Amino acid sequence: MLIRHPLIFKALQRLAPIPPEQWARLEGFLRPRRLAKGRAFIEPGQPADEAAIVVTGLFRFYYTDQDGREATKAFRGPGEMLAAYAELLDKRPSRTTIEALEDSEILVVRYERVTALYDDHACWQELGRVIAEDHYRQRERREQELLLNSATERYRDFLKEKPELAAKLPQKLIASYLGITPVALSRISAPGRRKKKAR
Amino acid sequence: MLIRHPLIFKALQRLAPIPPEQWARLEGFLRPRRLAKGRAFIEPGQPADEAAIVVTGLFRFYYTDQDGREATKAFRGPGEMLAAYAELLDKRPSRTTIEALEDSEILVVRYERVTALYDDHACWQELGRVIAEDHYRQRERREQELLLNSATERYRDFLKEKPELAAKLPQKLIASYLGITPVALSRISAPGRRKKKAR
DNA sequence: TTTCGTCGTTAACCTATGTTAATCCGCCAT
DNA sequence: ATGGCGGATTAACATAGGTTAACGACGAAA
Repeated sequence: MLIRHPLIFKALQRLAPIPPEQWARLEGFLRPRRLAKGRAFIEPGQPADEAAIVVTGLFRFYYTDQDGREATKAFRGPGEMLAAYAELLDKRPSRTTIEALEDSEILVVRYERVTALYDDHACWQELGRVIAEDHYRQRERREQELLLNSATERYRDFLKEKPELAAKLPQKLIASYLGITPVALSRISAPGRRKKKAR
Repeated sequence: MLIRHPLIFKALQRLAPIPPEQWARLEGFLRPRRLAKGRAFIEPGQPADEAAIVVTGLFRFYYTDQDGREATKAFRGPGEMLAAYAELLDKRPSRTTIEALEDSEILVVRYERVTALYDDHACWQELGRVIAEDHYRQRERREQELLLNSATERYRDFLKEKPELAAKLPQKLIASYLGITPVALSRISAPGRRKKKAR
């Protein structure tokens, strides 16, 4: 049994036990793709029919509303999954942009290939379930942060939980992730001299 | 094959095809419970080891932070599921309160009963996956609302999407769901002479 | 009935964050 | 180097929403 992508195999293996012969089936569907910095894996309007695993690189997920305002949903790196997930499940066009922040390598699979596996072996149902549960936890956590914490608290938590990301991302992207403007983030993070508005 | 809860069976059936003989196994685990208005299905600190389906009634899910502030996560009614979902998955104590807003009837199952079914028949894996995906969609949608929309817009959307709920819930609970104070909601909703329009 | 508590509204004031704009700085391409 | 550009900072001002408090409407308990 040749396993061409042992790191990916191990990453999924931690989520659900995939028998090697089943893994071979998925692996046969994976297609490598390179995305230069600035290019998108998917953009609004495009059919959300692919998913991918990051091998190297870094990606940003974001919504854009009708007024052109952006809100960053997540950052994802090696071993993590790329997909406009809700739209993929709903078989609708993407409303999300997934953009490479660095030159990146990913392994792409058509989602229908994955759903086809569901009927073949329960391990795929399980993997699908665990992935969905994992996505759920991330969203719930973030919802709680947004509902209960101030921007200052959210920034502090971000620094604590993703120090590597915080170090290499430009402030404007961090601000977008926190749901505030770069100006507001600068007030929070900069050594800025708080002063009274004398009047 | 006796199906004691045809409505519940149908509700789940829409999510994933459960063979009747499999359904009988889950049904054997369901225990009816009544909760008077004001009582909680689960509260912070309690082990999150049960899930339930609402037969009649209405429930509110909310977080409470260390400062005692509440944030309402969701409302759920007949045919919908009750569980401190993330904590259930993580086998951790609840951080969520699920409170009956009316006298309610539910069918309770220990979560370990459900996970035990996962190994018996792939339909349960599928049901688990579809439920997780469903929960995911709800959270993602809400995250997007919170990141991109003002309180006024969120209120307008809530009225449009859940008019029945909006009609019977006290304003303070709607405010908590929107992530604002009752005072702020009153400014938005009251006949008070505000001539602002949503963005 | 009276009393009490909760809820919704309104007002006054406060604070966090948005908006716009100016400045500065580092970097890249000519 | 020179010029230009985008990102970060800072300032000045605008606005949404929070906080506190007063008040009236209502319903439950006495």
